[in-house]
Amino acid sequence: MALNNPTTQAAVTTADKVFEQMLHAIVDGTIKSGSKISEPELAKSYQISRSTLREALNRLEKCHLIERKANVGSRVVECSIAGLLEIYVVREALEGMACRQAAINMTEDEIIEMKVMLKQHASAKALRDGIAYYQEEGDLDFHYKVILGSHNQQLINILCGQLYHLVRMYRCQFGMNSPRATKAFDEHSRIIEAIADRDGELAEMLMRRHIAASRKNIENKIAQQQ
Amino acid sequence: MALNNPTTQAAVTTADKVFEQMLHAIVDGTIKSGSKISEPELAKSYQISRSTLREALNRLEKCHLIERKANVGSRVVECSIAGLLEIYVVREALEGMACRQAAINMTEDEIIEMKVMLKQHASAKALRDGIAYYQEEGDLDFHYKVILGSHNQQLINILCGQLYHLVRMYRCQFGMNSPRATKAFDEHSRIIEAIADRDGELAEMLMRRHIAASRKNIENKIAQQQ
DNA sequence: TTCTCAGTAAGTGTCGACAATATAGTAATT
DNA sequence: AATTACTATATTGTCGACACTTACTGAGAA
Repeated sequence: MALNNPTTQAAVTTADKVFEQMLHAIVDGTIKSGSKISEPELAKSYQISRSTLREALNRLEKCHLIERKANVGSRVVECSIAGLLEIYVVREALEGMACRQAAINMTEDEIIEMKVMLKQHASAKALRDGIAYYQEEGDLDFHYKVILGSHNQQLINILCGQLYHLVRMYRCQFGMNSPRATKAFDEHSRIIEAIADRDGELAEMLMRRHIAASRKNIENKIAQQQ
Repeated sequence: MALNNPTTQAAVTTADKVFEQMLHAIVDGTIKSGSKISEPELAKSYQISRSTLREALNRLEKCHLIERKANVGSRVVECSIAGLLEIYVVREALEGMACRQAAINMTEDEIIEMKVMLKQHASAKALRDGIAYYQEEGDLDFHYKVILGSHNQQLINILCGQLYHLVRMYRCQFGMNSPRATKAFDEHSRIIEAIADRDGELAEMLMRRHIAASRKNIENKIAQQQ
C-alpha cells in the first residue's frame, strides 16, 4: 500500500517500484519541490536504466507531481500558496459532487463501515487529544471513503489517483496540522448523517462547506503571517 | 492545433506527433474503442521504434483514452452509457466551479471576447439552422473559454487536458448532434450574463443546470430506445 | 471428453548506445 | 563593457536488442 492511497495497486514492475519510491520522496520533500530532475543521475542512484526511470517519470507526470518540457527536462512541481488554493477549489467541486453521489450510490454496508471508522476516530481523539492522528490519517481516510463511495470511476481516478498525491505533498511540506481537528470531526459526522439519510443535496453542501472552511482557515493563516 | 483543444502545445518531438495522430484516430473511432493495442504492430505502422510508441501511449494514458496492465498490454478505453454519464457528473461539478471562478477571475477583455463569440454563433445559427455547426464546434468553444476563464490551472488541466478528449470521443462515436442546440444557445447567453455581472453563484448554478440538462437529455434518449 | 501440464510463440519490460537538441562557457567583435 | 557567434558539453529523444512474463497449443492422463 503506497501512502495509504486506496487506488494504488501492487507494484509488479521495477518502474512501478521506482515510481512509488519517488512518490514518497517527492511528497515528503526528500526530492525538493521545484528542483530539476536529472535523468542520468537519478537512473544511477536507483540503479536502473534511463528507460525505466522515464517510465516512472511518466507516472509521476500523470499525478501532476512533475512537469516535463520537450528537450529540456523534468522539474518537480512548485509548491505555492496559489497552487494550494487552486487545489482546494477543485476539491470543493469534486468532493462535493462525490459526496452527493455517495449519498445515492453507497451500499448500506459501506455506510456502516464509515460510521464505525468515525467512532474509532472519536475514541482516538478523546485518547490523545487527537490533533495529530486525526488530521494526518483519519481525515484522509474519511475523504477517501466518501470518494470511493461515489462509485464513479472518473471521480475516483481524478481525486485518488492524481489530486490527493498533491494534497499529501502540500500537507507534508507546509506542515499543516491545523487546529481544525475537533471542528472537522463534527463536520465529518454530519456529512455521514446526510449520506445515511440519502440526502445528496445536503451531503454535497456540507462537504463543500467542510472543504471551503479548510481553505479559508489557510487563507487566514497566510493573512496573519503577513 | 490538435482537435481544437486550446491547451495542447506544438508537437515538437516525434512521440508528440504520433500521440496526436493516435488521439485523432481514437477520438474518431479509426482505432476502435475497446480494442487491444499491439505495440510491435503499431510501431511498424507508424514507422517508429517501440520506445517512441510507448512514449505516445503514456500520453494517451494520461488522457484516460487507453488503459494499461503490467505485462499484459494496453486497450483503448471502452465506450459505455454508464461511462458517458459518469463524465457528465464530473463535468457538472468541475465546469460549474470553473464558471464560478470565471465570474470572479475573467478579465473584461475575456468577457467581451465571449460575447463576440456568442454573437457569431447566433448568426451562424440563423444562417444554417445551426444544429450541426453549433453543436460540434461552437459548443466546445464556449465551454473551453469558460474553463480557461477560471484562471485555475488545475481545473484547466483536468478539463481541457483530460476530460474533454473523452467528451469528444463520445460525441464522435455516439454521433450526438442533439436537438438541444437552440436551447443550449439560450443557456449559454444567460451564463455569460451571469459572468459579466460577476455573479459567481448564479453562474455556477446555470452551468450546472446546463450540463445536467444535457445529461438528462441523453438519459431520456436511452430510455426511449429501450 | 475433459483436465492438466509442458513447450512454444508472441508481447511487454528493461537495457545500453547513438542521434538530436539545448545549455554554458569562451572568444571575438562593436 | 556589452553583445554576439561559436564551440564544447551535457541532457534528452530515439533506436534496436535482449530478458522476462503471459497466453496459446497440443500431448498425455484421468
